[in-house]
Amino acid sequence: MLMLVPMPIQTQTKFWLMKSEPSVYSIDCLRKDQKTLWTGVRNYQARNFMTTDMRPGDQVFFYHSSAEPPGIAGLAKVASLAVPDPSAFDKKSEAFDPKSTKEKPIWFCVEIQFVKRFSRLLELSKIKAHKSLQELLLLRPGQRLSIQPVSAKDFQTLLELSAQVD
DNA sequence: GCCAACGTTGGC
DNA sequence: GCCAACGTTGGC
Repeated sequence: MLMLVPMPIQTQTKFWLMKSEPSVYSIDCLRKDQKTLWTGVRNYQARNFMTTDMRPGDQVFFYHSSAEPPGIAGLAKVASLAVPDPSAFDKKSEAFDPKSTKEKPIWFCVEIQFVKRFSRLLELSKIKAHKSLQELLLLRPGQRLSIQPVSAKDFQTLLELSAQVD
């Protein structure tokens, strides 16, 4: 029997984890700004997630890396499609890249909108201790990607964990 | 500060 | 296209 299944048209919200060092830009900075361009990503895989996979409305865990302790600090959402990263054009920026021009940009960024700050950090140690999260990219040894996809199931599990500490 | 695990660079 | 050297990330 031939089944005619309509092609899904980008209706599915996706889930992500985005790392930031709180000493540079924390969840509190995002709460104050409400929206920010996620500039400075200089890794092709992370860039490709932003340019090809992220859509407005996608949900984002805001992760504090190189922090004491590290962990998920809150929730954000994707607010725009990827646009050329202005910091790549800025000679005074640490993220300046002369190879990226306004005519032919190499680096892109999406806009991120604040959703909520967890009243308590969901610590990495808590995440590690959870048996059903062992597939999470964040827990893979040597996984340094600053933008990571999260499965719907893991997203739900992490939300529940955060509610427990909240 | 250490260091494992990566990604990038550049000589060949 | 290989691969050694180097730089970066990020938990510990």
